[in-house]
Amino acid sequence: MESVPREEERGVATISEVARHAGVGVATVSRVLNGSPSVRDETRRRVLDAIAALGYAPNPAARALSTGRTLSVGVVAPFFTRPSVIERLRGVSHALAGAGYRLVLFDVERPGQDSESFRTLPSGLDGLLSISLCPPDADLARFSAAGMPVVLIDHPHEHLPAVHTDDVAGGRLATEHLLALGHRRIAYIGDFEHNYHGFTSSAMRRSGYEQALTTAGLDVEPALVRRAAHARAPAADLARDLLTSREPPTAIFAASDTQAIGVLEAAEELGVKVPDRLSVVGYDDIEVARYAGLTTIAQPLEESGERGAELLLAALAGTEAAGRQLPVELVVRSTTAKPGSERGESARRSTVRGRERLRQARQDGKRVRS
Amino acid sequence: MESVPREEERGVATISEVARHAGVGVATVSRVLNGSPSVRDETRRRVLDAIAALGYAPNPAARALSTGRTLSVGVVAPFFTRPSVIERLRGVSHALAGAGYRLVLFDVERPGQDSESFRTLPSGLDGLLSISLCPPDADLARFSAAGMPVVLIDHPHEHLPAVHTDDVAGGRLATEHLLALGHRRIAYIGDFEHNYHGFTSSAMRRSGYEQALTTAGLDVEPALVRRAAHARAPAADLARDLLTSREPPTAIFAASDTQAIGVLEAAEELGVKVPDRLSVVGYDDIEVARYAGLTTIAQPLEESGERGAELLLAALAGTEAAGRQLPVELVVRSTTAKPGSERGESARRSTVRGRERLRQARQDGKRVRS
DNA sequence: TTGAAAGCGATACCAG
DNA sequence: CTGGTATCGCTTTCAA
Repeated sequence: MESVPREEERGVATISEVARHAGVGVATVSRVLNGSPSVRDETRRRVLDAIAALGYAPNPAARALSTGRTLSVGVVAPFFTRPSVIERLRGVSHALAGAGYRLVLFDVERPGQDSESFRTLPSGLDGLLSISLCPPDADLARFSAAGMPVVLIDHPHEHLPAVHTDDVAGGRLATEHLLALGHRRIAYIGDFEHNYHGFTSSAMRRSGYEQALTTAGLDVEPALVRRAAHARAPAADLARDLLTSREPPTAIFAASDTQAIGVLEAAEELGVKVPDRLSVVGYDDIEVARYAGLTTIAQPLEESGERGAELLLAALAGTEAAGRQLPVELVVRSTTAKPGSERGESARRSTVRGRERLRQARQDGKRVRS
Repeated sequence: MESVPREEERGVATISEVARHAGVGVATVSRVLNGSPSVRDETRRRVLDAIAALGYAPNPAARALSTGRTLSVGVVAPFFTRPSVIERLRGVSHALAGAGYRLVLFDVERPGQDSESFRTLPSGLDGLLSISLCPPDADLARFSAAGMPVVLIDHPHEHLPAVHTDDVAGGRLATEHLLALGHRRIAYIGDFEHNYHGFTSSAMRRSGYEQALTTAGLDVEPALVRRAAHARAPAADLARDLLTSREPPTAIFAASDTQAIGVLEAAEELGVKVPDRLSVVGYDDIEVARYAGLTTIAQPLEESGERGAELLLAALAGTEAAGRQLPVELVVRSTTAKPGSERGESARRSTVRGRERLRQARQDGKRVRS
């Protein structure tokens, strides 16, 4: 007597059990599974019934081993340092799920950790999506050798398809807005620019800031250009220092909303009214920005994720698609105004100003495309 | 002449190529790979050299097929509707990465979508972590049949290991704080309580609210208990309605910070000063709460993710661990005060009040454990 | 239209 | 300590 495994015994059904149950060969089951047209309708029905009866689901590992495709893509993200990354991730998740791909999340906490991460990353993934940072060249070479496409989101690249925005233009836009309001002493607060693997956006934004100043015939004052870690407190410290200096700026452009919020905190602490005595522009338009009524530079975050995923999907399908640039736009809320403006009598009364801010925040500010 | 594949030809090296290169059998390479002690040192060295020379990395699919373990766990999360989920995810990611497991992210946008999601989910995963929601019983049965452990985060469960907090206690804590300040007309604004697969926290928090009122000898006034979708605007609408009613509440307990922010917006819009004329308590202590100076109920979000992952890891290792409860605590910031309090002269001056709020926010409020 | 059988790349048992 | 080899579950020729 041969041992005929009963269905209940096994944790999960396999293709051969389905085949036996349906009275066909495994190849036929496979054909049904993969939607091959060359299966007689009645046979297909029998197979489908067996699948349903056994609650069968194909084993992805076996399938991957056989086809060489895992149907999953890796997403590398500096997940927890930037709120904007979450928005992008959402777009990625949408697009990937829609195409039947799994999303394997790799988070990179410390910059530098990425080199490790990228090293152990590749195997078992059909492709790679990197958010806001770029793998080291050596790893890129390995991915390419392994035939694994890589797409960059929020990071331009010479050779790789990428979805990005023009950070220089964004920096210019922010600064020009302040210049147009009449500001002349405009400070910049951004990230440290060294050592961050691929985190170049802050430097780009600063470059736009400098371009705008120069174009306006102003000098870039080194004393007004400050850098700190990408967080609220360090930015607040820099702002405090700037605001208590002999010749304080009338406006501050922060390279991120997170840092801009730090600036607002410092200003409020020092009793420097915003926007009456100080104008502040941020960058990213994350959720707090809306709440704080922060004038900022917005970009389509979620869309960047979707587009990036689509680019990768295209590469996976053999349809090489070129990278693309997404627009940035200025969102004017209530942290910017003419220098020294008092905004009439209402400026003193908090609730009124608060209400006004809220109204502006609600209608999401005036938007100006780059 | 036999075809000897050259290394450059193949995208990635396989174990047999490593074996050939090192002049050993594949079994030996496998032993080295898996740290078996029974390999002569010199042999191990040769294998390691070959691995390095070929840039070899084991194929996860093949390994999974052979061992039956994929070394990856699925994480189901209502990713984008709750900022708190991100914090939890961070903890999960930490713990998982530390243990060498991959994180496969499944996001559930609409409740109801989860039933679909869970259906196609199981295969290819060693275990499942479900954040803030619970798979339907039918799916749970399938997972169990497939031998796939499931751990719940932010959701209590009779049979499954789970990491959760006492939402009832949290609701009580919030309400007792308001009662202690002297409030008697305390409204509640929470989520809709139907249809949300497993999203029961809002109902629990309401229950705590009602308990506290009853204990204090007060009636639960149906007119003061409101529900809406979990977002700012709907909560603001409810608040507006409450505040313009004939007998407006002096305090509002919102079942989430997101909704509490909506309440604050409505109040500011109507010129109802917080906390002078209205006290507001939120729930979750997400980032905006700190920024808004919102009094709220906090819980260790990131830790919940870590603990959940650890629980799953333990189950995967065969060490069944029991679920555990994490504490909630009241964080008093500046949106709560005695009813009708004017807080002396400073109450009128916005910057001073703003500064005070900020200081409180910075020192992160007074914390009271449940 | 269908079935048999050869891989895919690892693990692990069984000899030696 | 080491080398064959069967095996995992599926896809994909190749014949029938």
